[in-house]
Amino acid sequence: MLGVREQKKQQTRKAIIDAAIRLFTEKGFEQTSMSELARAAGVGKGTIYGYFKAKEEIFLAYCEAEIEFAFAALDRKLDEQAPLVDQLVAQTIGQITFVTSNREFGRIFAREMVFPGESSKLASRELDMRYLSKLGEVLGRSQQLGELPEDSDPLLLIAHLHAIYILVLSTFYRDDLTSLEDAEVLVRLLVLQVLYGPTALALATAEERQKWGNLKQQFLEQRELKL
Amino acid sequence: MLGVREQKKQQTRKAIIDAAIRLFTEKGFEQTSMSELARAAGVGKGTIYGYFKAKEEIFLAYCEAEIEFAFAALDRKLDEQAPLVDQLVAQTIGQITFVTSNREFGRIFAREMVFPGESSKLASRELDMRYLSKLGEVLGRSQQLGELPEDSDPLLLIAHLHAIYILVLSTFYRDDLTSLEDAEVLVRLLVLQVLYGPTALALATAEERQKWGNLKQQFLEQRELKL
DNA sequence: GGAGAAACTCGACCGCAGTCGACTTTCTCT
DNA sequence: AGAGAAAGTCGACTGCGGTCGAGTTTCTCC
Repeated sequence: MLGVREQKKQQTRKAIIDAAIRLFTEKGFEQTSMSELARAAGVGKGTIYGYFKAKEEIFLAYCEAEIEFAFAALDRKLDEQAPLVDQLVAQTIGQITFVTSNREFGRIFAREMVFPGESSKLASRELDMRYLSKLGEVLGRSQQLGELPEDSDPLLLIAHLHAIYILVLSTFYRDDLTSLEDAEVLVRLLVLQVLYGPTALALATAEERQKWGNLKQQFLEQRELKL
Repeated sequence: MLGVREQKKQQTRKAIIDAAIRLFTEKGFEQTSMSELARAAGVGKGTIYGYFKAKEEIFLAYCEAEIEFAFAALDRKLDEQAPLVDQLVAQTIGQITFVTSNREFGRIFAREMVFPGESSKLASRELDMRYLSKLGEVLGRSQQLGELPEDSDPLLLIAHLHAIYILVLSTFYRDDLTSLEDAEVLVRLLVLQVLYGPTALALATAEERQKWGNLKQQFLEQRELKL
């Protein structure tokens, strides 16, 4: 049986998160002040800091709910019978779609997840466990089906995939990529190479190679760069 | 001949950056307030915002000087005769060394470069041009020497390398990696795979594979994860 | 039951980044 | 040269995230 104290604490915590979900969704993260949040949650401003170390930490708690939902939706769409590459691309693009669906949220989220501050380190680690284990599952299934080379290292593979995910996310915030369609082409080519080696470009369709050619040119022109 | 106006502007700009270099180096970024900076530069606080959109932008200007220096030092150390993999690893690790040499600076820098805000987008693009063209050079030389497969795409390769760089940087800020030595092992394995396919692990030394095994175990234990 | 300790709550308060409009300097054009 | 426009300067001011210590509630133990 929970004491009065513990009960109230959970209640308060929930009130804060609920208020955060409402306000962040309504007005955005930056536009919601801690005083407002406190008022909406029916507590004093200082109280919030007994539950969260910083505003960013509330944001990550807020994200947990959203991510739970998004991942569940993604799971439903993911076809376990599809070729490995397709599954990995779908998962990656799905996440990118979700994260970038709100530009401001996505940037804060990405920053906290990829380069967390001392205060959000733990929360960020918790959050990406879900992601890691998801990739692990997909790869595990695939390994059993013999789709993966025997001698490849699953964790290194996950590292590559994670690296690709972060990179493509970054290209969005740097305006190097602007459409999800373009992102998918890039992700697919990179994943293909990671799975099957640098010559795996040949496995891509002509259309994909064509699109990549355009992307490439656009990128180089924008930077007045040559290779 | 420059007018009085333009002359003063450049003077003021220099004064601000000089003050920033001094103060940021002395006391750190967060610990330096804009008022202090203004006082040190001998201008009003508002004036600074006529030259820089935000504090972060001053930071990136500050970084430009530091990076110039660091890259030059790296260039001198880089052995153009060494095998491609070694050069790429050296370049990547060199950058990581530099960026993480001050934890706080590195985090802010990484955040602004990888997921720039609207105000620092341009500055960040400018900064990584140097990096991109550096990689381009190394790859170009190597391609001429025939070290690279004919049919691989240089820009895709750069994307992979950049992805690896960001990933490993991220692992530092997430406490998954703590020493540069570990980082080097990870970078080397990932680069090997990117250049020569997933089976390229065989090209690593026994010692490297051993170290990777330890890293792997440590990582999985920390997260109570299995693959 | 009650007293003292421990945990929790609160909003006034702090220093901050960034804004604004009154003021000064420089440019431009006759 | 000088007047009016344009550009640049300034620090008081705003609202922010986060702290703090006084006050309140809950727990603990006799």
